[in-house]
Amino acid sequence: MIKSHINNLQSKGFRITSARSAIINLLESTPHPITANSIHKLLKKVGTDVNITTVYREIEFLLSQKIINKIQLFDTELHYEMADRTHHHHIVCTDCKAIEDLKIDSEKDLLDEVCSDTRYKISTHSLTFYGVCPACK
Amino acid sequence: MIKSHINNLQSKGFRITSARSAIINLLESTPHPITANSIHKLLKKVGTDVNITTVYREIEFLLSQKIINKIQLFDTELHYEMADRTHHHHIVCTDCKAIEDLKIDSEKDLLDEVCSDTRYKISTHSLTFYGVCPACK
DNA sequence: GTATTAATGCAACTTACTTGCATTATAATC
DNA sequence: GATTATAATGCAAGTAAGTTGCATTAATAC
Ligand SMILES: [Mn+2]
Ligand SMILES: [Mn+2]
Ligand SMILES: [Zn+2]
Ligand SMILES: [Zn+2]
Repeated sequence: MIKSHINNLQSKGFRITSARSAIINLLESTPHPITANSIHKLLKKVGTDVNITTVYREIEFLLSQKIINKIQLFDTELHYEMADRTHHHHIVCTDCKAIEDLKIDSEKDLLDEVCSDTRYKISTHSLTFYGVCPACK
Repeated sequence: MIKSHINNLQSKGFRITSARSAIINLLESTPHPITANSIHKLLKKVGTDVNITTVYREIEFLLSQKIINKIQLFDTELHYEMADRTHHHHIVCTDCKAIEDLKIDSEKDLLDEVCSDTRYKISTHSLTFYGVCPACK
């Protein structure tokens, strides 16, 4: 039996507030990265009307616990998604701004090439595609 | 004989100001993307003490003329580099913040895969590696 | 040299996010 | 269930990067 994030946090001694569980639930049920502002608005819709500062602070906390990942797109706002999903990247519609997950098979070759070509100790990478989605074409 | 950016802009009827030519010269001689703030400081050092607003406006102009590219790294500030360099990506040292160009041969396979896997009309992509550079290891 | 208007400087504004501090609420202990 | 310690919260103020309005300056055409 796998432990939920909430149970995990609780057993680590962190308090389970309504904001905390609502944000985790929201991100778990959202299949694409979302911004602090969207989190704030969506929480309000669900009846968890928490201050935007609390949203930012909770994001900081969930990042520190490695429960979520920060995603920098070609946008003014940062996006966040659950960290326990399998490694993937994103494709963004420049028209309707939709963000979709993207699994890339040939990625390994790329990483191998960069690792052998540079003298860097590579820790992460970011790969995002931009274009027009089927609906907007 | 190939026309310089300055000559090109002049023949298109744009004025050649000291800020304009200094920024083009600076970006041409900088082998990595730099921020508006760095441009501002470096211009001052060279004796072209222009207002930061002018730097931002000149960046807008050079972007609109497709003379420079905007680069979004995992950072609070945007970076810019000359657009006439051959297609490449970047590797960033998470320690000393150095940014280096990165040419990737296996990139074509990646693009082909994404093009055939998605129904998107892809226009651009962004690919950046993060790690520790040889000097910082 | 004069005229036209692109480019500039400065101040004020905006947006995304952060910080300080007084208050509230979670959860452990009694 | 009440008491307590302190994590989490709300609100106001602050910050940093970038933008905008407007009066002034300067590049180029004539
Ligand atoms: Mn995703
Ligand atoms: Mn480059
Ligand atoms: Zn779309
Ligand atoms: Zn380094």
